[in-house]
Amino acid sequence: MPELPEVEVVRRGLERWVSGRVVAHAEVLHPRAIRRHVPGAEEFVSRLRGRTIGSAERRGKYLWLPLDGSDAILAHLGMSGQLLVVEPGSAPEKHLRVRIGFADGGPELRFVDQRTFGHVLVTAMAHSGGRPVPEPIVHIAADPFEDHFDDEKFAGRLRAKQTEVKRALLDQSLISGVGNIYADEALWRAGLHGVRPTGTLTKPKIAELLAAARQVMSAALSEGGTSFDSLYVNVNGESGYFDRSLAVYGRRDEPCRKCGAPIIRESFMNRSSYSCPRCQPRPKRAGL
DNA sequence: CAAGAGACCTGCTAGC
DNA sequence: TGCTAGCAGGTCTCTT
Repeated sequence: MPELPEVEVVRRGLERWVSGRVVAHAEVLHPRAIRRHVPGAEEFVSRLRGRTIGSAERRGKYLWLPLDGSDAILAHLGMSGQLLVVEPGSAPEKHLRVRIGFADGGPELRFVDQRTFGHVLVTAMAHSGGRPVPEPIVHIAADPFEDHFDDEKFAGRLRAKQTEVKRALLDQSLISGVGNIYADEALWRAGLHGVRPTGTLTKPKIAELLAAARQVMSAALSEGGTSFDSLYVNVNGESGYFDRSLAVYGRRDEPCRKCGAPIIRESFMNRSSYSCPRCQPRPKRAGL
């Protein structure tokens, strides 16, 4: 489940069902799932055996489970990854990639991923953005719900970029956690078209955009996240309901919730962008 | 160095 | 019915 609210739903599930437990065994069923674990599958498995799982953490769309000692299990769900907590004997999911069993004999943790863009690995910890994070994600910026997220610095870096505002929102080294859905929703709330050059945004407008992103992601989290289908679920396999509250994403030809104009879909960065042609007019030219 | 295009996957759906 | 093109919520890597 890709964007910040959906990943946070999973983090909370891991915190509740996995933290504090001792790993008894692990199994890698698809090598691609651990492709970023350089030492390979055998090392991955042996490194987990006997370890105690700590409190689940998240930055943006990355999740990690600290291990006793100083390393952690790091996971990214990619486009279709799921972390599920299921009874050890239950039938393997079609796209089951990694399985972790516990010494208490209770429910096991399964990484299921249809499209295999997600991955898990065991890694050392480092430091970035005001707190300890797994070494492979030191380049990922703080997400807007972290205490260390600096609104002023974000505004400055955003305006300095030679790019368009939606691209910048999706740039995980600038602000993490925002993906295609919530970028579109935040832009709609702020009345901005995604191709607006970042250099033309005023500080108050950037503050408004940031507030919009926080609001829409908070609202989504309180509904359990956004799910259009069974691919995006919590650790117990349940979907969220925020899709009902989306203002633009996936609503082509439906009326804008502010002005009633039909929502349009445009191609941008090889993906879909949805916007209201009246509330979010396309800039006439760079500099406007 | 920064910005943008392409690559990496499977499965579903719409349209012919 | 069956085929194909297009699309899906992400990030990394390579080129310019």
